Amino acid sequence: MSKPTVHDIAREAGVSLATVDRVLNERPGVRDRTVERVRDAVRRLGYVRNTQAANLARQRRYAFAFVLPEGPNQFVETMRASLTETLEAHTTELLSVTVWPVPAHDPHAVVRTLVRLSASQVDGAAVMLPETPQVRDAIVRLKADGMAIVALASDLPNSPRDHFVGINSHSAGRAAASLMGRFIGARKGDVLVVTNSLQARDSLERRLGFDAVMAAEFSDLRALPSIESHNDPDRMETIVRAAASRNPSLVGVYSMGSGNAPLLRGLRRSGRSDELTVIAHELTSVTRQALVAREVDAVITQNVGHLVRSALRVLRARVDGIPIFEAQERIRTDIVIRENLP
Amino acid sequence: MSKPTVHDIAREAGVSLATVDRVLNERPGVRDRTVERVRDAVRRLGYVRNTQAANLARQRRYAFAFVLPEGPNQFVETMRASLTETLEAHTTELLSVTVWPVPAHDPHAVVRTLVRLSASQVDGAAVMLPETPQVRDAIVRLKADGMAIVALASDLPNSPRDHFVGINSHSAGRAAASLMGRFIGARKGDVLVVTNSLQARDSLERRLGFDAVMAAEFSDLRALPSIESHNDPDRMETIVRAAASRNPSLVGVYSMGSGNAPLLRGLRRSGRSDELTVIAHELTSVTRQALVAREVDAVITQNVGHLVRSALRVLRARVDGIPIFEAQERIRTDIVIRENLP
DNA sequence: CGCTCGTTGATTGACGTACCTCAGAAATCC
DNA sequence: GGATTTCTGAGGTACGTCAATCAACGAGCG
Repeated sequence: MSKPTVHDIAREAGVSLATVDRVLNERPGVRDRTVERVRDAVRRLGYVRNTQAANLARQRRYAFAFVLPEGPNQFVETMRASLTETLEAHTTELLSVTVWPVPAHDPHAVVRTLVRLSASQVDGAAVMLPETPQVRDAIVRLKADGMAIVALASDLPNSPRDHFVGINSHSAGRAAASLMGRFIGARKGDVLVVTNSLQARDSLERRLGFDAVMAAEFSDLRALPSIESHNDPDRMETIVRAAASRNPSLVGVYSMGSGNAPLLRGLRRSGRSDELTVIAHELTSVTRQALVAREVDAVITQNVGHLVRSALRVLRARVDGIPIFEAQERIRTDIVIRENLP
Repeated sequence: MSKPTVHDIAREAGVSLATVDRVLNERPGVRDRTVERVRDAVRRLGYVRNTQAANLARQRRYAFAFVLPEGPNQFVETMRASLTETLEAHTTELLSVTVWPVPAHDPHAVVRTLVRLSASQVDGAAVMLPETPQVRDAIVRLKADGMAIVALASDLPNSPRDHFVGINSHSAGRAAASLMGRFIGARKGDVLVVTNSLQARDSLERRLGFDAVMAAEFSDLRALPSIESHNDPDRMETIVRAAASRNPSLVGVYSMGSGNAPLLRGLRRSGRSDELTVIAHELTSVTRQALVAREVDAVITQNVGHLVRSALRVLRARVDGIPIFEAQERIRTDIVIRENLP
């Protein structure tokens, strides 16, 4: 009734423990025929390696790196906090994580960091970076070194990452559009769309999803061309304030990226905050307060704790060479309004 | 730099391994003063027991029971499926779970099941039941037997359960009301509120949350008195159809419980499906299809996979006597619309 | 004094796996 | 056929913990 062990495999295959061990751990020195015999026995008995015992025996410690954009960014801050909290709660699991801040907008600095990373003794990394050709090449090298790589929050679809942990930006944009349209209701008017930069692939994809739904379902609304603040808070505030003041037919604001604090300041200063439907991304202390204060109507987000835990689980699974449980690692696109604030 | 082990504790406390073991596992035969010495050493070194090694040594297998309402119920079906899937993915963890279906509406049958449960060799149970005095007493007995108990989806606030795994019904109701009000927009009218039974505490709490927000924020809408179908599909269909046909000022329908399939049939037959804003609870195959078909505008739900995994984690933590990681076990109130369907 | 009891130490054998060594068998080459 | 290489087996140690046994010590008791 109990689970088969390596001993059972050895007996079933008619070989010794040492041979079973060599086959299971893909060590050399076993004839092909014998390898097959052992593999057969494994299949017949339905043997699954006891990862706990294996890790105990091999004294495995997982060393992971989180490569995150540096600089003031509410979302990244939230993620760092969540990471710290998660690690504190799981001190028992032999897991050491270092955070590597990088100036994400500087491709050379990013690559330098990734090169340092490959030199360090790290088993895997979760990276949150825009995908440039340089980054892609660096990831290729890291993978070649045998490192496990997951893309965090922002995908690297053309790099050989093992997994993407995050939500689909396109459907996030669609959800934002749907709520925007429904919240605005029967009124006609313009919707201001703001972001830091359309270079970021997630902003771009959100915009595409947003436009698709707006065009298909809310023909009374006109989504204005994206305005980019280029990570400049003052610029963000000014742009938003001016747009809100000058355009009387403005009925909604869609904030696709970070910089929600200056955006909200701009809206407040314009004096039109109350009459506008505002939808933003990522639940941070800023957007949370704005929801409570009714300055933001809905936030499209992903649970940061889930993101961090999922990244860690996936990295561990890769290192252990075991499959991941898809259903658990699928990150949902969360809609947060005042009433379901976690 | 590596983690301290029992050996380190023994050395630090100046006692033998055997004594450390006795203290850690709270076995008798150690003087209070010595116990303190060992505890001190544990604190000083920051020792945490290696659960993996412990489980390996003690050959612990977790036997858990899920007590779920029997009978056709989309939500319970979804949960069973998710449970099966989770167990298959985690065959490696020595975990055996049995499902105990009960006729939830029959207090005596429920108690009989719980009594059988206490006789069986089960370490813990996740129960999804309405809280009656009999259930409360049965839970008291199970706890007294040393069983770990979590309330699943529907809380048992007056029973000594170890934990509640699920969302806050009150805020779920609030979220439903907020979306209802905003989706309906400027129009005035009535909102039909339907459930199986207001006896179920979650339906009741949802209603309270719903009414609170409706009254405070959407004074143009009138939430009608709850209509109960008492688990009768035909009744549900008839009620809804009649209400939709006869009340021309109806603008929305709020479904607080299960029975969404007959509800939707009733709406379809009334011919007014398109013009009504419909909000329901729990994402199942029925509500999912209805979202896609635009028959339902939003679903307030909890991720069933998360529910199941959380219940299992909490039960395991209770049995192991280790604290749970609150942040991970907090179940979010999910808002699902067509665009963010998982 | 001998006895029991409470407390502690010392030691051992699991649990399931990894990893190492050494010896010997089998296959391959010349 | 012998030498060499390639496989394979047997066995041990370790990982950190649990659980059990046996021995030993001292205090307290009658």
